[in-house]
Amino acid sequence: MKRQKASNLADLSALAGVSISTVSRALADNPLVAVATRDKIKQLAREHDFQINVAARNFRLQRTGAVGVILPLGHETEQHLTDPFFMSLIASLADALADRGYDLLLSRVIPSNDQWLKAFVESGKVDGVIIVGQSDQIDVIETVSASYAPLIVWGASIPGYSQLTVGSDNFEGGRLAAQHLLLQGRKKLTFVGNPAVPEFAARFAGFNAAIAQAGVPQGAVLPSHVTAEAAYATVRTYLKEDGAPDGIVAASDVIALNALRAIADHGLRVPEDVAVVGYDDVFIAEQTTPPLTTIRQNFVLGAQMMVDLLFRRIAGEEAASISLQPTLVLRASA
Amino acid sequence: MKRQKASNLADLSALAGVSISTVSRALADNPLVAVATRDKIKQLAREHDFQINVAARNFRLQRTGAVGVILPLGHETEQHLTDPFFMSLIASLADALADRGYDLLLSRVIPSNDQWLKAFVESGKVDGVIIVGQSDQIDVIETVSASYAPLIVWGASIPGYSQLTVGSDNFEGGRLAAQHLLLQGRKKLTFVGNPAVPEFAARFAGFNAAIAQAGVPQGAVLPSHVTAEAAYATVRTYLKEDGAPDGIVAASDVIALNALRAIADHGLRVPEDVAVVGYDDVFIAEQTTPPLTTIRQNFVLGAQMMVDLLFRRIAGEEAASISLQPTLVLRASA
DNA sequence: AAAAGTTTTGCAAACGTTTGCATTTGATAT
DNA sequence: ATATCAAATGCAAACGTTTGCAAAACTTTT
Repeated sequence: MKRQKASNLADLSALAGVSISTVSRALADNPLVAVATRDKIKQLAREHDFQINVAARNFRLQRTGAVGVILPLGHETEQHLTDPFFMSLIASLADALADRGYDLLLSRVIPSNDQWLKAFVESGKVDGVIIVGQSDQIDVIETVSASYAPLIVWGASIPGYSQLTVGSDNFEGGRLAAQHLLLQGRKKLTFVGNPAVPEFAARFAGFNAAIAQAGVPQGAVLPSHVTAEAAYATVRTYLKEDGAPDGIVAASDVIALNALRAIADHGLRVPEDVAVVGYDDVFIAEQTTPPLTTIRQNFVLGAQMMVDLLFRRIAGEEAASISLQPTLVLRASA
Repeated sequence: MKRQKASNLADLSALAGVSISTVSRALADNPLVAVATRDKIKQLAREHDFQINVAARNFRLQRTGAVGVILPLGHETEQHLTDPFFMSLIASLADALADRGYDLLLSRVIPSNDQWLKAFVESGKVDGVIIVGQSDQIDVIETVSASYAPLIVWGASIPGYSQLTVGSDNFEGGRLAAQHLLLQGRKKLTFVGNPAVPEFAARFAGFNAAIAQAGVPQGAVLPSHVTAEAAYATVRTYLKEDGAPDGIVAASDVIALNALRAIADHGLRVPEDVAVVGYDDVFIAEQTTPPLTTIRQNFVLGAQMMVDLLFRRIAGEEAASISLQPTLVLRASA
């Protein structure tokens, strides 16, 4: 009876015999209310297990307490979802946001027109937006970001665009991968991945730069789609028709995984005949046969950086894009 | 000038020369307002690209427009996040919720005390909760679900518990996997997976049932942890010390993947020497070497069922737990 | 004992909607 | 012209908070 639940400040104020304002201030530990009163009210709140109405509070404060995380699925409708890298990034984002008392509002978008982002931003559902992967929506993002500050993008920082990005240095990553193979004396390299995707384009550029510097013949490119089946088939056909290279740089671990399988099915050995370097270092990379040498992206750090930047923007401060250094993880495949 | 943004109903009502109520009703297509007025207001809203304040609306309607999706990380702090199965389930949930105009609020919880779910539910941030995987929190969930209807759990329906669950029939899945191996004439089977996890316990039970029915010697169990490294090491040691079985049923594809690697490193062939059946049919299952024969869980359907059930509960209707039939997907590993 | 100052509390407005009810407007019947 | 009825619109309250400002309750100083 005495312990029935208090569901709002009014209930609690009646119980305590004080005004609603006092209760509100007491719970916020406002020194304006006497310590004795404060303690009494807090005690009462505990006894009647009072939980403040977050929606009402956020409404009054004109904020939402949530950050939208959007996965635009432009190029590859299927890819992003299942890619462990994105999952890990999202998990880390959830943690980083939770640390600041914010919630993560997950939204998948299959862009049908160029209004989707504008509509989302203006709906007032979130205090800020994090976009994971530019996909083919870089111009839409650019337009909105011109007038909406709290918007951070995971992806490539592209000259001429002012959107605030966090991403690993894809050029450097591609360079590292190719360099590693070249230092082993490999001479005929192939890049597998679709350069229409901005991130992949930069990786391919780095790959080319390393080759140019080493003075070996120019590398080939297999513009494979990201989906599993496509990558396998592309590599398989390539090996059959064009002969095997002695080194492959894959634009992602998922592609690399399929390259491994295609090479094995073609009757060649990894790394003896063909060395393979992946990209991302997703959790399955160390569980492939053989375990994958790959370029690691630090998603925990990346997520923290994005959230940092976002809150700086929400606070109205300036902030600049961040590029993280990728590292080479040595395993058995190269 | 004429095109400046209208940010609330008041702005719009001033522009239209009508009251706020009329604007509200017009935008909701309420037949109470004259068609001409309705059209005029809607036109105006478009011109000044008006976006209704969702937070205010939800507040007034005493709802939040969001459903919380919680991943409790009890047994295996690392596992859930990166498991492609969960990712796929979450993606499907996001879609199913979006279809109903709801948002998905993602929350990872590492249970520190038994109040976490109660606090979340009472915070008023969501209209309903979907819990993905019972982990070791089944009792906490049971307690809360007794007094909070809109709560659905992905996981095992366990006798004696009344929480509303959607899950695949894990017993049947385990039985199917073992049966498949037995029908090939395999006689010495091993189950790899920790039976302390409720889902895995049911799979193990099904595994045992198939063996009992076939009348072959009882199978062994390797209570491996779900993490990749642990599974590899466990299987590797087992092969060395106890000799190889001719068939392995893994509690998940991730475990199976590592079993494949351990068997290969031990110098045996899959499926000739040891056949391996996985569980889940995550997207990498068809990309392993050899591709994995596995028990498929239909997560798209599962997600839809969960959302259906949830909204039925939100509407105050009755609903019963659902068990989905798993199917055997034949590939090369068994 | 009154004045002045300080600490503590309460009143009421505001955030942007939706909606029950009252009111106005216009049409039709007397 | 007046009464009746239907259709269209507006008024005002409510959702549960936070907070500027006014008021009340004490304390200290004169």
